[in-house]
Amino acid sequence: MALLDANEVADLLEEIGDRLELTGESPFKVRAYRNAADLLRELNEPLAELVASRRLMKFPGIGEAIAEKISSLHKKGTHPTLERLREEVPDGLLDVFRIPGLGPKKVLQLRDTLGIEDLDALERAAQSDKLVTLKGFTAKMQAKVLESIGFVRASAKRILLIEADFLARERIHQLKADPGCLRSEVTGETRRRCETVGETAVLAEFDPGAKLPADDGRARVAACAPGQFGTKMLFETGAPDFVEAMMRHAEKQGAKLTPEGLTLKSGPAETPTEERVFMALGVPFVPPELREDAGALEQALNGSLPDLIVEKDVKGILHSHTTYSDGQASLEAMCEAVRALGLGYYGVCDHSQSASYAGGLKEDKIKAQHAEAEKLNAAYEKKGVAFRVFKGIESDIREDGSLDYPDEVLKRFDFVVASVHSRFDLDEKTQTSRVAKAAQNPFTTILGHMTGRLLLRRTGYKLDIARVLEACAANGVAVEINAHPVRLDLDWRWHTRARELGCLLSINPDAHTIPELEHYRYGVAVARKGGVTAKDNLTSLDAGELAKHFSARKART
DNA sequence: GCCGTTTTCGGCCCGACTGTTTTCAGTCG
Repeated sequence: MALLDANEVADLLEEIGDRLELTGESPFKVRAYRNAADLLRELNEPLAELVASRRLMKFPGIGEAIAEKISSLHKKGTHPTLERLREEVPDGLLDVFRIPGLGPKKVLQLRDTLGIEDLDALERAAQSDKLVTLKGFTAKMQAKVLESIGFVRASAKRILLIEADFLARERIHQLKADPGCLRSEVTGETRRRCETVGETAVLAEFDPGAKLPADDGRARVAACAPGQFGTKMLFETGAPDFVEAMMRHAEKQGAKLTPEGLTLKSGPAETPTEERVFMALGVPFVPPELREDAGALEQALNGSLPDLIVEKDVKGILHSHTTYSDGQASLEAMCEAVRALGLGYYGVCDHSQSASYAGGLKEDKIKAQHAEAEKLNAAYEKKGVAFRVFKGIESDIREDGSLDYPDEVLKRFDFVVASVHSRFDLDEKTQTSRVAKAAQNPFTTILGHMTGRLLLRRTGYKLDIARVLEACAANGVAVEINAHPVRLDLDWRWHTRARELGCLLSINPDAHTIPELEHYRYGVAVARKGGVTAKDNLTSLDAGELAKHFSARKART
């Protein structure tokens, strides 16, 4: 058994936590496992070293029991406690637990009274009106459960892009050590940067006669012979509609495009790379992110492919949290981490006062944070460091659409990200008016994670997105592309519409830790899918241009 | 399960919302 890394161990700790909760264990014990899992994910040194040097217990939140479990999970891939819990708590019950509105108590109640241990049983019970017979269940909840089952079922078959990246990287790492493997690259939805991935896949070119690697059950390896890499890459990357369009285009030219190779009228073409396939067919290279359907090929052929944003176009970080609210690193540490990424500014953006669960900022903390920000700016200037801290806030949008502070407090910020964190259950019309009203507020600079979706966990609230985009455009409010891998919200399918309406977008990581700052790259990935160019993105402005943008916005208030 | 001590137990983030709850438990962010 290969040694498990920190992320894999974190997943297993999470699993222990979930299963423990479904045995009715103390919520605090459950939280201890989840906290330990979170901590492992933010580690910035290899887990192997921590285990070897027995330093795990140095971390707050990891005691003797969890340290022992981490060691065992790391070395053996399992632990007796996990094995016992897997016997005790059926997998199906974990699926039931994922239905929004069903917490541990209700899941156990369903099992104990109706014998429900999986989604199928839950669906049957809901369809035959059994849930409403239970204490604490209503017709409304039953309907909501039925509505969610399909979403949870579909989610179970997919993983987040960031997880697929991890699996693919690991597989490629293994393949590099394989002497028969000449080269390997990620393909499929992962290469197209889809926000969730059904199948993680890698293409590997092997020496003829080389022994092919065994399946690891996590990332599929497609093997090809030398010379086929270019065409095989195209077919493995998909999407099917795009590939079909390419085949038809080839046919029109009297050529034949198959996974095994490209044959032109003049004979077989050498296609060692995908670029050569495009070239041989006279098609400008289509970035994988755009290959969702035939439309991208049309754009390529008529020369209208967008000049997609790249990671280097992002010049700084806006919307990210610190220890002033629910972030894990201090303001200064975040600034230094952003500088280390080669970026030019940090727009601190902690939660506002209503977000008490997240330690939202009361006025005294705002003052303290602003004093520290100004001190940092003065110190950077004195040292001749080209770096700037902007004073922002992530203001809750209250139920009536107003922001979370009076105007005289709001005007002290350089910028305001307005986001919904409560009352997800409003009907579409009410929710739309609420969010649109926030967009009309002259203090709002950016509209944060517009739909509130959490990928594979929760659909967004009901919202007329087009109407909200119109409100943003009319008021010069930038629309966030929240780059957190679990959000990626606004969805890339709306980016074109947003740009057509005249909205500026803003790629923001919403980081709560130092490693999460780099999530802005996921924002760039989906922005590319959405056809976004550098000039469409607020954070492509440098610090000076951004300061001007903020001043211009504030002049409206 | 972790932690801190006024140290070996008792608290652990907390406020809002929902429902059938007539005073609170469950869920969520």
